[in-house]
Amino acid sequence: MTSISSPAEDSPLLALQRATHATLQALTAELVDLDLTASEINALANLADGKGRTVSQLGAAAGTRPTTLTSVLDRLERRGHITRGTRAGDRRSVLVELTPAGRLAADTIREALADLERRALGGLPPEAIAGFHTVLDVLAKVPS
Amino acid sequence: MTSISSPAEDSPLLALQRATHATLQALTAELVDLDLTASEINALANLADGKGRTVSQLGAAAGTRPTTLTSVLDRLERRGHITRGTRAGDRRSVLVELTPAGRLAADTIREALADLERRALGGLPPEAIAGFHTVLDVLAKVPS
DNA sequence: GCTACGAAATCGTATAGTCCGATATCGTGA
DNA sequence: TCACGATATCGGACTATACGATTTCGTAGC
Repeated sequence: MTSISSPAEDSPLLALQRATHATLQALTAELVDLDLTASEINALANLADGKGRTVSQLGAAAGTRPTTLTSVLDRLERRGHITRGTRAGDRRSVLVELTPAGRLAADTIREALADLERRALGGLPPEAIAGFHTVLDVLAKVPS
Repeated sequence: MTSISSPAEDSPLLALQRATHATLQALTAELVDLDLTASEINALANLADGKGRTVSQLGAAAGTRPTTLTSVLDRLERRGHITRGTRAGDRRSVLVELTPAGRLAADTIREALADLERRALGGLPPEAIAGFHTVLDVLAKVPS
């Protein structure tokens, strides 16, 4: 089985991108009431545990550079979802935290996420899910 | 145990986005000589089997709308990587095909993809990979 | 204490990605 | 022939992304 040139679509990494796109669209569609972009949703989801994070930490979690986050955080701040404070002990760092309104939105997002996960992955065998996690963890660490 | 608010990062879908981002960056970094963006790489990779595709088909494979692809294909055409022809039997459709130069680039991309996959996934148990595939296929089909 | 160096975030700027609505072209069935 | 749906592009608007430069700050050396 020479694999290449068959259905053209055997590459796991291409499948990865398709899956990401599909789930992202489903999520934003479901959360259309919040009027947030995918990046904003991602940022809020990563803050949903209530712990503050610096811009760099958020960038690492979301996979974007701090430069990119600046404008995203600008909008989230303007709309009252987050605050930017100074971190005790290092006044260079900016501590991004949820406002009460932001926490509400973040909770909605986490719920929609959990919901989508249940619907999509609910019927799958646990071994598959476990393998999925294993591979994702490895992929997230590929050196660039 | 209300689960919510724990390490913030248990969500498979957030992990999915991180993995996508990391692999995408690794890939574009490795292919920097080709001077292509992520979208262009994606389009070429999906054409690498040599079969022509319509814009709609490409969009479905790459997870983008036809509108989005227009400008991507514009650049690829201007740079001699693809041609846009009419499809026999339906002159509304545009048949996107690789030029010889585009085929070369596409082959390079497929190689880099396979390489990255080997390096990242080589040491993992086959069951994990299988589970990964299973879950990806399901996720790619979530209704939006 | 002062100074030099490195780190964190932002700003300015440029380019690409993305999509919505509108339009042009074409196939198809009545 | 004509109305309707499908296919792709265009126009315009906004977001995403990043590189380089800048500002502000912490820290190690002296």
